[in-house]
Amino acid sequence: MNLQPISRRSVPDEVFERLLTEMVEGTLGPGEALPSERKLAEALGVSRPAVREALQRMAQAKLVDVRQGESTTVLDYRKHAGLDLLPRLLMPGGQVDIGVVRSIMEARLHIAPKIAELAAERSGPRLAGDLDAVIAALVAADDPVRRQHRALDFWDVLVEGASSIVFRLMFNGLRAAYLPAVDALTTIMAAEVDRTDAYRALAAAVTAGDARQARDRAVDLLTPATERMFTALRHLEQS
Amino acid sequence: MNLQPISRRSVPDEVFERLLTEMVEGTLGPGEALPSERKLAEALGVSRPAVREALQRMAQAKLVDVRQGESTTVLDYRKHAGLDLLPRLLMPGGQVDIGVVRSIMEARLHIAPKIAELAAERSGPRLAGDLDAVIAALVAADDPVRRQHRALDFWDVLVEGASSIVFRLMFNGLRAAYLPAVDALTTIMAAEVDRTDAYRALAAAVTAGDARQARDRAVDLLTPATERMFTALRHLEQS
DNA sequence: AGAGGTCAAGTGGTATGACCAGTTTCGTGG
DNA sequence: CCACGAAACTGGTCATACCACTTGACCTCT
Repeated sequence: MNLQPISRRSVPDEVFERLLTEMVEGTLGPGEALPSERKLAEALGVSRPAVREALQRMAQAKLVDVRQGESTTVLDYRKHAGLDLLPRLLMPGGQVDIGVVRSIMEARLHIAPKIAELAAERSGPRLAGDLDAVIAALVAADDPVRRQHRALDFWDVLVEGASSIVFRLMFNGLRAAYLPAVDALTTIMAAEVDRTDAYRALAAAVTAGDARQARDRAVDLLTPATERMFTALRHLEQS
Repeated sequence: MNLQPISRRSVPDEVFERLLTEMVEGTLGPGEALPSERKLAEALGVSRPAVREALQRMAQAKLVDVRQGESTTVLDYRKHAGLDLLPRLLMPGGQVDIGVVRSIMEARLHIAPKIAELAAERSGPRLAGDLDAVIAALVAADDPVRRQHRALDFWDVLVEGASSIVFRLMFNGLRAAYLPAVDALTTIMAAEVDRTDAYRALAAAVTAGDARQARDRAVDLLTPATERMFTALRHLEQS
């Protein structure tokens, strides 16, 4: 006996998902006008407050533009939406999107070393305790999935040490996108999270306050799995 | 006659803002339990659907955790929220937050060159027309505020050319945070958007497909205003 | 005393229907 | 022909009732 990931999606969730799916698939194009709340409610067999809640959430995510008096129109999510849309794009229906994975990996490889650098500059030795603890948890984790979560905790400490609200929020968004896909990517990412020595080396550089070394060691830590992921994606694309 | 900055904020907007303000100010700490929807509605003098809509939007932004049967609890926005929170943090009540500005500028300086690099690699000459058009609009703009908007359009083209959904969504989020503050930052940013030659040089490198040169010229374009902003912020901090 | 079940109270989830407030449309009267 | 305004949309708000879930107190049986 193991899991109950539940799934009790609420009615507004369902409506939100349904509309978003049509937008991502192109059935609903940018500029297109949505049916009125009343018509949508009737068509979907739900109450008006339910579709309203979904539409308001879509408006907050910059997916639609809703103005009183006029009809609600679809926006181009690629032009306006924020990182919070990423999880929905990464796994549209259980299957991971190759282009999105590549994009995440390359963004990660570019941003994470900067975070390590900033953490070394601005916090350095203050992070020693937290880093030790999180690395201990990492080596203690017995299966690759858990190790991935502990690795995320490791980066969480560095992000905190970087003292940059923007990188913090970016990290939150990327992590939220990544978490649902952990299982699907675990095979390849094992090549990274198993390198506990690389984590220790990076932590040492950060704790010592050596920004340049921290950056280099972060690159060293992230590169192998990133490269492996890229080649795997290339193979997938050809088939 | 010029303005109608509107302000017709809806009731749920008002509730959302109110709760968020208390969270950012610390009146509402992480882990704390919110009053029930009914009590909140009565206390704020609005209907329950209104507070409900606000709470659902806060839940989507990872600001609160709402579970049926239990009371809604406040999350640590620094740990969970995404980039979409940035605009609210940047200008809490009309005044820009210094730390947030610095964070945005340093993130920009780190990410934008990578975008230029990717655009050069992946799109190169295909961007020639769009870049010419947007630079023409930039030099034609007569006041600094308009020039800032045209500069954002310039980067929009590069981001599109970078063909990376993650950088695209990041850019959208940063732009959304930046836009409300354009007026406040226009004096310093003029040092950047007035350098039309630097834009042209960057565009030429990108169009030529020279990734390294594109990166360097992006750094060259962004650095002066960034440095100026940093020193200005330091002075502000001391007073 | 402890383990198990039951039930009441409180929470969020959903639905209905009414009315308010803007926009657009189109017919009517100038 | 034009200007005006009523009507018919649209989303915005509210009140109310009921459903679904969680918790915890209480009660029962062992």
